[in-house]
Amino acid sequence: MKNSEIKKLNLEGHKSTRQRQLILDVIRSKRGIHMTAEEIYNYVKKKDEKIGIATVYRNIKILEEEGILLKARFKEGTTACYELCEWSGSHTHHHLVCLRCGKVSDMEQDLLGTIEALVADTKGFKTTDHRLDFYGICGECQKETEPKG
Amino acid sequence: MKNSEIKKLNLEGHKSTRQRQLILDVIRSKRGIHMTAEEIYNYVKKKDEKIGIATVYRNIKILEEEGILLKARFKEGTTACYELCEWSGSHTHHHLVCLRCGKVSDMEQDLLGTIEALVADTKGFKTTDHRLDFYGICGECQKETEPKG
DNA sequence: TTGATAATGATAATGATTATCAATGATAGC
DNA sequence: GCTATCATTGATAATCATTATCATTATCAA
Repeated sequence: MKNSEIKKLNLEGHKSTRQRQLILDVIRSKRGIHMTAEEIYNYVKKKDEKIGIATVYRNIKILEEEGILLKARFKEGTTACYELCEWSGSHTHHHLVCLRCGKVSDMEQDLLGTIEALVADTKGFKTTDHRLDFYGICGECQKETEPKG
Repeated sequence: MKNSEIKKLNLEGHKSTRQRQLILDVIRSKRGIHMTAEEIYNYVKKKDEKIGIATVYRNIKILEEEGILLKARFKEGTTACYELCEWSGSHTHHHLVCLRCGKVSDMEQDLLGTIEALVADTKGFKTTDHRLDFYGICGECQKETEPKG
């Protein structure tokens, strides 16, 4: 991670504002953690009491469009989560959603190459993108032998 | 399909109402088609001008809980879609979402057995459920050589 | 420094879904 | 068949995450 290189925000066609920088700082400092817009808002607020939630939403959207943030919604009816897009350029990674503790981790590899070929063969469907989430119990939670204390 | 058997709605702990029956009739008559709550509402309205959309939402929820309907949302920011759950008991089928015509078809087989094993091995994550959607161009749309007319 | 214009913060609007509540309908027991 | 009970309905208000609006402020190239 060339820290000097990513330290400064410089998006094509977007001005560099204090608020935008703060939002990106929070997201970077929470590497590997999936946050809702409101959670990001609360973290940023610690650095800038005056920031508005609309600004957070606006910047999240821009960062998403720029491929810096990845959006995901893990359960129906819940709020969208965001994470730093570590594998920039490739959207092909998967989520492991723990149903006990709620933690969401990532499976970096793309596992669907052969399956997409099968879909093409049997259905004539030409896949250009996909979404794959796994729901289950994460390693940590499995260690707790008593499911509910 | 034992039509006589499924013709009559008889849900455990739920009364059989005209509205509920009409909603289920619509869903059954649109086998293989994914509909939003509002689309279902509009179809049912043709048979019962007085029905309210809240009734549709309420019954969709019940049918979903009973495993008769399957809910899916295919793109961020879009409305939830419902389909008749043909493979009752097994939630393990996948969606093929055409990015050109918007049609959503199903891939009946569960393709993830070995992948889940890999997830368990590399991440120690015990999968109990999953969700897999493919986005791309369906067979019909591929036949149209000119992408945009 | 200045002018053009993008970004901000406050807040209203949106839109899908849920909750509320009085009126109605279904059904078991008589 | 009648009635009492209680789920269901329809109308509509409420909710809640997200967007749009708009006057004000900040950024940045010239």
